[in-house]
Amino acid sequence: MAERVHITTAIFYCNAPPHVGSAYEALAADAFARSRRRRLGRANVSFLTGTDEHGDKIRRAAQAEGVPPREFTDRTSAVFRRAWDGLNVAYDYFVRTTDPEHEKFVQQMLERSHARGDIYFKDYEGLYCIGCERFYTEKELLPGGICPSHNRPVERISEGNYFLRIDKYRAQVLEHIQRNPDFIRPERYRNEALNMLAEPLGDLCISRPKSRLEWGIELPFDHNYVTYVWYDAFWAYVSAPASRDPNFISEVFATTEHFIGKDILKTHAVYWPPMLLSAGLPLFRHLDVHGWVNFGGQRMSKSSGNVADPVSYEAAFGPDVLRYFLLREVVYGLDGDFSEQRLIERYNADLANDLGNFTSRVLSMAARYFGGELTCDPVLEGEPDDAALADVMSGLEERVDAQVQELAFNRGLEAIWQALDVANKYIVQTAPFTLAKDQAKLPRVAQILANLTESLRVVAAALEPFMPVTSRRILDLLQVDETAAAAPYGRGLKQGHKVKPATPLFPRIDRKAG
RNA sequence: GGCGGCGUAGCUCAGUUGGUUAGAGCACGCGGCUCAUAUCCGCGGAGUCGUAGGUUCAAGUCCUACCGCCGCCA
Repeated sequence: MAERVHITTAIFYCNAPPHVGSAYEALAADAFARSRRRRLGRANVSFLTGTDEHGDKIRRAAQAEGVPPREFTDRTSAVFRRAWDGLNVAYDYFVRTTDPEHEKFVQQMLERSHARGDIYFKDYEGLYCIGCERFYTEKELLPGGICPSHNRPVERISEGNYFLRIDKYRAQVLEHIQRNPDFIRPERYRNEALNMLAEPLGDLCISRPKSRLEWGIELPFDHNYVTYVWYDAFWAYVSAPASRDPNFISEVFATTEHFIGKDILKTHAVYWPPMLLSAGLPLFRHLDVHGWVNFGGQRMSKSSGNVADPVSYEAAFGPDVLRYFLLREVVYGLDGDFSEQRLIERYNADLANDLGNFTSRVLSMAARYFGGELTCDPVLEGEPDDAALADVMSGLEERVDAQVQELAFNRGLEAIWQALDVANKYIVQTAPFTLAKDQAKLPRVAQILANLTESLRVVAAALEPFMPVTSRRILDLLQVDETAAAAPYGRGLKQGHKVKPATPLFPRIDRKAG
């Protein structure tokens, strides 16, 4: 059977619009998905994202605007969808937890766990934070009964609720993590997860009484309750593909790559695996945990008013620029920093000077000396300069792909830029513009330009997962279709091929950050 | 309080299992080229590798303590 992979971002809670941090996760997952599609074929990769739309916070946000929750999330979910479309996040599934097929699926999973005896009813009294939508123990609270993340008092609530047996599966999950060293990566987060699982866990409250909250999925075995939003949301990773492909759960789900932020490590490492096991599903393949994207050195937050809107950067600097910046600058797994100043520096140094200018000089010479036509095939051996160029261009995409699979997006891009460096040096070394002054040397000039054009093709192809629009633009200038774009170095462009004249891809930005 | 991470050139960071004069990019200075988006290529300066000890023939790289920043758990 063909190798398959299922890739997910977190399901975004849509009570506020996406910021650069949520965009980063979508972009990293998208680059990963695109890279996998190039290797495994489009049909063997599914990439899922979406919005989390139930729960108290959504209900309250809707109430504040005087609209029904569904109307509210119709609008806010669409904002996410448009943002991802604008950033060229090529998802296969955009799941909304209010989709009927999702709701039905969640109820099926509840039935499965219920039938297995993993769900029980218990009267419960506890300290509840509305902001967090969860109960706290005394020890977790700040003095005076203050919620540590919302900095406001919790409420004492007494009610009966349904619980899922989490601790029952703790040993099994622990063992799985120990036996699969890269199950949670990077490793630092694996260690944290092992820590969390080292001691007995409380079971997970998975219901809310309708008397308190109606905005959720009704429990199939008790009409007086809805499902707790966290339980509901996890299944968004599975519901849509499982509804459409009967073999998804048995054959595909185990290949899942979950891209998540470090803030939800605990829920994904501790609660999600028991939920799966209890419902009779296998575990996913990897939990791929990333850090924060700060803004000018500060944590992005609504209260400090420094929330960067990803779509505005797309509009201001052009397609792919935010993608390039985040994937090049942020080390996956560590916190990164976003600033317009840095963005412009990267833009000028890497995109305008290295990539854009290289494209421009190659196509200009091709047009000037040969009317845009290749008059010979590129060569792998040739002269020492040619061989050095071929050496770095051959297998470039494979080297990049290997980095992407390790989530080292920055290193993948570095590898492409190393190839660009060699290509720029090659022009200086061989000086085709000097040789062209001598009629007798035109055949050598033709050879050099064939090699350079071919190099540009390989670079454009390798760039696709990170910068799909730019990749397409370069390939259009080269008049290359998808099939030719995928060919190894030396086997793509042929004698007689014609390319278009140069057009600037990334005009320099001569201003300071505003 | 427990566990863990980080602290290397002005900035952002690489530095495998300890081993020749500690590296890259950006920024800066000088030189070269002119195909190209004042771009490209070459050269250059600068770091007591957080502090203090220790192990070793040899430590940024291992051990201990301390300082600073951060995370997770309680």
